[in-house]
Parts: sequence; C-alpha cells; structure tokens
Amino acid sequence: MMMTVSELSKSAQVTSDAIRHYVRIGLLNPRRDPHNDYKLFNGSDIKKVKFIRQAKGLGFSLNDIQEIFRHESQGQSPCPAVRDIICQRIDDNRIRLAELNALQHRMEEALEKWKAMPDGEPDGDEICHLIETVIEPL
Amino acid sequence: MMMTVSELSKSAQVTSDAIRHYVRIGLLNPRRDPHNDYKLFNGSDIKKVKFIRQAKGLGFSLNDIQEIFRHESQGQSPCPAVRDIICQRIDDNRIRLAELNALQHRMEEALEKWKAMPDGEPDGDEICHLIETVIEPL
DNA sequence: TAATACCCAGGTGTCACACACAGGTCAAGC
DNA sequence: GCTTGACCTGTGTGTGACACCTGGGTATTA
Repeated sequence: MMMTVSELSKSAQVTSDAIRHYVRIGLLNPRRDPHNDYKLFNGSDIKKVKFIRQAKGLGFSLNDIQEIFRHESQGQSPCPAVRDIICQRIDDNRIRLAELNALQHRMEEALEKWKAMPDGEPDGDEICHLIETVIEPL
Repeated sequence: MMMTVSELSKSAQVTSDAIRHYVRIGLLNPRRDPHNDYKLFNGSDIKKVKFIRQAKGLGFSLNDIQEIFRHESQGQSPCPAVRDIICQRIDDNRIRLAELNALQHRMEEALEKWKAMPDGEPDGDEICHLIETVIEPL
C-alpha cells in the first residue's frame, strides 16, 4: 500500500524530481519511514498527482492547485475558484501570446533586414551594427 | 564622468535593479569607490546597457549578450554568432507559440464545457469534477 | 545638528522542476 | 558473511531576469 518516490512516480507517470518538488512545496505530505526517512505515499497520492498533471495541462499553476486543495480540505467546493482562476489564466495567456507574436515579428523582420547587410568588424564604437541598426520603440 | 547605479539607470532608462543584476552576472564590470564600495560606471556602460535593452527586445537572452560581448572583447566580429542565435530564438519561439496556442485552446474549450456544468461539492472521491472531466492527451 | 529624502550593497523570492552529490538499499553471487 | 553492482534516497543548488527587502549610509535642507 505504501510506496516510495520512484514507485509513485511510475504509477503517476511523472519524474521523481517532480514528486520531490511537490513534497517540498507542500502539495503532497507523505509520511516518513522511521527506519530510513524515506517518503511514503499512499493510494490517494496517486490520484492527487494525476489531478496535478491534469490541472497543469489546463493552465493552472502549482499555486493555483494548492488553493484548490485548500478549498477541498476545508470541505468547500473548489469549483467557483477554478472558474475564476482559468479566466485569469486565459487573460494572462492572451497577453503572453500577443507579446510573443510581436517578438516573433521583430525577430523575423530583423533577420530579413540583415540578409542584405555584411558582418561588421569591431571598431571600438559599435558592439554589433546588425543589432544597433534595428530601430525599435522600446 | 563616473556615475552610480541610479545615475546609470536614469541615463539608460532601466531600473536600478536591472543594473545591479547585470553587474551580478558580469555583463557590467564597474569599478568601486574605495570610500563606500559604491559601483562606479563610465560612459561606455551607458552604451552597453542600451545595447542590452536593444538586443533583449530582439529576443536575445542575457547569456546570448554575454557571448556577443565576449566575441567583441576578443576582437572578433559578433555578427555571425548574432545571425545564428536569432535563428535559434526564432525556432524556439515558434515552438513556444504553438504550445501557448494549444494551451489557450484547451483552456477556452474547458471553460466553454464548464458553462453547462454545476459546481460540485466535495465527496471524498473527486477533487474537482470540472477539471477531472476534461479529457486530455497528456 | 537633526530631520528628511533618497540612495547603497547584498540577500532572498519568483516558477517548476533538473541536476548533482554523498550515501543508503537490495538482490545476486561467492 | 561479504562484496559487487544496479538502483535508489534526501537534500542542496542551478535555471532567467529581475523585483523586493533589509539594514544602513549619504546628501540636502532647515
């Protein structure tokens, strides 16, 4: 019934380091073997880890998941918080996507522009004329 | 001629923390005021910081910029490396964009599906049925 | 000379782990 | 009983680019 880090990691399809990480931040709270201080997990920890991966895949952070677990351990439904959090993550992600798209455009434009430019040699004035000739509103 | 952290930060339009960070990782190497150990920068440090911001805006990491500075300090043109690095960053970013787009779709689909579902109450079996009913290929 | 406003250096926190390290465990073989 | 080897353990540190904090120093003003 009780299992070690590597056994849990195999059952739940994650690395041992991920399991250890979840313990460190308090997402999992295994007992310890008094003989060798090994972490000892039970069956409900498998469910927890699978839930963590599922939630992570949906865009929840480990902090978000902590909060979900807190609701649950206090007998409250986490569902309202879950709805709120995912709206926030969707908004966050929209911003990130816009930023990364803009970056991609800047990079591709620069690369295109540089095709027609020669390499420069150090002259003690410029560091890299390729980069320095790009005009940006930053 | 010599200036402190906050003076450089104003000249180069960045925060003092960013300047201190660049010093910590070795991008800037200020002298120290023997009287109070304050960092002391010179005019070329302004150019360096502006170059850093420019390069960062183009997708170069601080490590990339370190490497560019190394080329320069060895009298080599950094331009060939710059071309290589930006191609790599463009590829990296394409992958990130695809991942974030997929995530955005998953989040929006989940939110949509949840609109028709009620909140659940803790039953000791599920943690959050909203999350657990989403089927994902992870 | 004291109060005020501002500045400094260096330490820690962020996020989700991966990696490194020194040592422990366990089955097989002699 | 003992050794070898494969595998595992817990904990500490590194990653990126800073922001924030702490305890103190400085400079201006009254």
